[in-house]
Amino acid sequence: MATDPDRPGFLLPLLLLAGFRTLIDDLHAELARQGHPELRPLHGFVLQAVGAGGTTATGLGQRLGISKQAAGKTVDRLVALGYLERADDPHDARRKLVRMTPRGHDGLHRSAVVFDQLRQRWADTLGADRVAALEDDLRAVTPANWFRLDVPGWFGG
Amino acid sequence: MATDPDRPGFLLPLLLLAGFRTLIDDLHAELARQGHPELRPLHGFVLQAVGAGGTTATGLGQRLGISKQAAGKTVDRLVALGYLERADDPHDARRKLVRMTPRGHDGLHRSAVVFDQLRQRWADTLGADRVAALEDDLRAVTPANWFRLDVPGWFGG
DNA sequence: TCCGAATCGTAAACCTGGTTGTCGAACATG
DNA sequence: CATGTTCGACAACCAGGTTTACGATTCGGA
Repeated sequence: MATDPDRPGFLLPLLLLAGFRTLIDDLHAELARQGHPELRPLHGFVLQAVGAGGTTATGLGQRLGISKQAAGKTVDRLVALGYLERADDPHDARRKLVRMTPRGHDGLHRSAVVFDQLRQRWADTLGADRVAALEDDLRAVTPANWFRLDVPGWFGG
Repeated sequence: MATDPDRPGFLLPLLLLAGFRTLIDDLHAELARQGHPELRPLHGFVLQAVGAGGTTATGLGQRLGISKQAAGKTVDRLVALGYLERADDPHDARRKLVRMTPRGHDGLHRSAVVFDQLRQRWADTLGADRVAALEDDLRAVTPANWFRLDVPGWFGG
């Protein structure tokens, strides 16, 4: 099968990146409007990964697929911003539990609402079936472990 | 229209990011195999933006949507790696032309080939029509200026 | 023609989000 | 009880971006 010169391969990653950044930028702008101007684009995913039950820096790193040191630094920033808090683990003095503060819960909840609204906006433009197809297709070509689906907590845990 | 709890909105950006990073990681791995191990994921886009005719740091920044300083630093690195070279503009002593070296051309060409192959792989899995639909849909929901389409050189210039 | 304004490249300082290496403290196990 | 592993933290570093500033050069209008 010949390569279509009208659809060079590098368009695909560019469009994926553009779609991602469009969503993130829109989310960011809306969250700033709703009282969370200091919430950086990636912080929502971090809060998502911390989850309602809390976690540790090492566990967070595993869920996000980054080193525990990087996770720890991100936790530092979110603690400074008031979205997370650290607490000692009574059963293991080495561990420090990382939990969301009320402000963290608020930010995460608002993120989820805004993301749903943005997805709805796409569905209004494209049709709900095409958005769903887009999700299904991306899932099909993406390694399953990309989201650490094996780790409970990411989705409807 | 109610929000489908099985398709939370935050899945969409996550899947877009996963798709992007999957493509970039695969490209990167293949380029390393083909003699360009030091080519970082974003460098391909930079070479693409420099184009066959060359450009300047400021022009590059405009095409990439970043500051001229950031563009200049990226050029520094690619010059150090042997992909780009700087030359004086005979008509304007302020400007420094940025051009691809033969190695730069080679890297860019191989990037394009690999991206085409990766797109073909997606088409084998999903069907060519769904890949095309994916591209069309993303184009429809992405601000047109995201790619600096107004600036000649990005596409088939 | 000359002088002020705009442009180009570069530098410095800083931020975010990562990395690797190291290390002490605390746990787990033979 | 000695050894090995795990956890969190610290340091040094890197890539990629920002804003601010500035010297050199070019442009354009009085």
